[in-house]
Amino acid sequence: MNNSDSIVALTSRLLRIIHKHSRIEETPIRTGRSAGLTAKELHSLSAIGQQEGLNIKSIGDLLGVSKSAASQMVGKLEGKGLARKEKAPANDKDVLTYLTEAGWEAFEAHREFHERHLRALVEQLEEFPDTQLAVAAAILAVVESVMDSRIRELFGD
Amino acid sequence: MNNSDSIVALTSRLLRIIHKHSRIEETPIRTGRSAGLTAKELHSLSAIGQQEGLNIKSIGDLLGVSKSAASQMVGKLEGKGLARKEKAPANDKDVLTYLTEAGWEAFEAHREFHERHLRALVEQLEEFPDTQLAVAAAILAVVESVMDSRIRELFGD
DNA sequence: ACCTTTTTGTTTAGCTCCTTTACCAAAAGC
DNA sequence: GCTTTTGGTAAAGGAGCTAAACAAAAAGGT
Repeated sequence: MNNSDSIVALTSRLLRIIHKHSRIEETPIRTGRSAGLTAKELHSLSAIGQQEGLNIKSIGDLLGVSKSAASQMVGKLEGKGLARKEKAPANDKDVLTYLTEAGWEAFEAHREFHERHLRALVEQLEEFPDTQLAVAAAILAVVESVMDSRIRELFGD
Repeated sequence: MNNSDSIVALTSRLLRIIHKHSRIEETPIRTGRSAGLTAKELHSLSAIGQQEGLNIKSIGDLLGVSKSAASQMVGKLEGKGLARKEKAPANDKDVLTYLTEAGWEAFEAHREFHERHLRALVEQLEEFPDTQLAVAAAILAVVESVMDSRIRELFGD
């Protein structure tokens, strides 16, 4: 009569996936032989590497933290020899962020870690026919839209 | 020829959902008129409420933190009048944790917040036929299994 | 029964990451 | 030209965690 069992199965599965992802992502044993980087450091490093030449403020926006937090974080990465700050050529105010050689090494190691993880997943997903994958994506799109409205509700419109 | 587009759509959708969930979950404006509780406090409170009478160590295990952190957290909740500690009747060592009346109020408010969130989602999902929901759940099951093996890889076997 | 080891809880010190506040300098807007 | 906005930094402090040190109770071996 109803599909509530399927819905419960789906949502609880999704919740477990979310929690397990946090657990994987937050584990400090992190990637790469290059150094003992915390998850946050690595995350910041990725933000810098993904789009070099952003100023401190933009890095903060990208990471969802204050400009102060971004400044501290970039300073820390600079202290570890992984990032580099440079005055913007166009003006005397902005400070642009880049990765050093060592920074790129860590970036690559991290990217590969994720890539490897993703590849295992992709291999499994290839077993499913395209139509089924599309259905799943459509359903997840609905999930995302519900979350979007919740976020809008929480952080002003 | 290949379904790699569908796979990319699916995985990136999933990643966005995970990140948005974190954002919702971690926002400190949290639920209930009862008090200004942080996400961690609420999370700990839920752990106590979900299975009253656990000792400090078990609460820590449930939350994935050290017994020290659990002790501090329960102490904090006790200080706010939300939790209560009691010596175990069976021995003189364990300290069992319970919620107070105020604690239950906060617990309920939080549960309702989640419930409301979930209800909005369920309403949307009811539009899909059962078979499609089952397909999505099966695909997510694969995702979870890949994560499980990653977790096993990270934290001993 | 006695001694050792394990288990449980607390406290303390210190770490990471964050925010808020204050402040300075550069840029942008009238 | 003066005011406001924007970008960066620094200081102070809070939340939450861990590790280490400690004490007391329980469990175990002999």
